[in-house]
Amino acid sequence: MSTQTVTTEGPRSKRALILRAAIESFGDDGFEHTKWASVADKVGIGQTALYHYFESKVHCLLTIMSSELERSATAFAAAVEGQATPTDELRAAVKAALDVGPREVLQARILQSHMDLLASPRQSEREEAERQHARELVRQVEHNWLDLVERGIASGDFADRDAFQTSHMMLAMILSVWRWYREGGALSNEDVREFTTEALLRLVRA
Amino acid sequence: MSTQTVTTEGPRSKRALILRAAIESFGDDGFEHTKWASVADKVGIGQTALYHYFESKVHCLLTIMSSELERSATAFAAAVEGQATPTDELRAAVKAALDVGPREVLQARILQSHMDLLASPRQSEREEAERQHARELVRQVEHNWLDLVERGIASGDFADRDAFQTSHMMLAMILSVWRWYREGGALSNEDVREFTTEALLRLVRA
DNA sequence: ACCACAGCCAAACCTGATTCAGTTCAAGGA
DNA sequence: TCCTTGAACTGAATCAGGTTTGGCTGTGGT
Repeated sequence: MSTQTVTTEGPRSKRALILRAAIESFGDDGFEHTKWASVADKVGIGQTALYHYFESKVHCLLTIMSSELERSATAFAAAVEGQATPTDELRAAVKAALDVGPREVLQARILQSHMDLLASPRQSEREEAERQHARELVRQVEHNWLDLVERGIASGDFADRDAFQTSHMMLAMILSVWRWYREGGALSNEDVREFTTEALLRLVRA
Repeated sequence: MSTQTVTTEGPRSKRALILRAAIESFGDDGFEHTKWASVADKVGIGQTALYHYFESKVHCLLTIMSSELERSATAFAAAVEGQATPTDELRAAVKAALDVGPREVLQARILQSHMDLLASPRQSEREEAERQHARELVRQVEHNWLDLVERGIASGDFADRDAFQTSHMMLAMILSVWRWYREGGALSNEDVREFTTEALLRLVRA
């Protein structure tokens, strides 16, 4: 789709380690609150070594956001694939969106918290490229849901209401989970998925 | 409730002007992206004069967030007051939440984008106080909606489902509007309110 | 007439991200 | 083996912005 960094990582590359550490730090302590240098410490390299892999702290953040968006876009496609009805597609899509491991939860939170970063252009080349990429993926994800809603309306499974607002609202309902959900809390992931699915169906059902 | 700054503004105070300018800048360009000094410029004072009114840039942000939360909490209370049924209360509450001017829209966006700031403690005295205040108000708002849902369930107007998840979801649905809504766009504020109200009712109705 | 204090400023300061000017090391020829 | 190349890395500056300091000014209250 887009000419993305397919820079086949060298064997000694710490890029993945850095991303992992950054996700933990950004997710647990917040992006602005975590010192870029502390990420370096966590990985066991000097602060400036980070710049070998990422152009800046923000560039790293954008990379994390893109990666999460990518995951969520492809997971949607895979889940929906081959479902019989829009209702089944919806069930599958919700499962795909919410049935994720702890690292993805962090990534989802990071993504949500910094969505506004995608709004304004970046100075630097690579950052701007990554931003554009992320924006494209956002559009992709929104489009996925919009499409699903429209399919549902067309088939008569869903009530005929404004698809744009509906899809945005569905996305918000799903993502809102990460605001309060905590692993090992009163509600299991399973519980939440169940509740969310039913809520969404109540929203769209004809 | 809390011993808040009731520091009866002096007549020459530029506090309100600063807040207004900050809301515009933070809202349009984003908090991290706007230079604190540029807010001073906008108001027509030197950068350090800002510190006469706010302890820090973050303190100003927290103040804006608190103010928005305060508005939203009291608006809810006022709207719900004297409604006959939970359904009517819900209608009134949605109207109160969404029928706001452009400045409040900006504030709402600012609030949402920096909710995570409320999670971790602040170093400085006044910032921490303001943070606590904001947290209290968040609890207040969440409680308002939770209560409404529980009243609705008790009266039989709303279906008997998990009130916690329901109320959080409702809040998310309402606040999600600010992500895409733009004054003068295809959909009027009226349209959006109508759609949102119906969506919420579909969600909770017995 | 005087004082206290809100309101303001220029210059110094500090923190944390970023750049500079290299050094190390492993792999692939010659 | 020796040499070259480029990925991986580093300590020491640099830079940008927010914050602190110390002091000046003008106004309202007594």
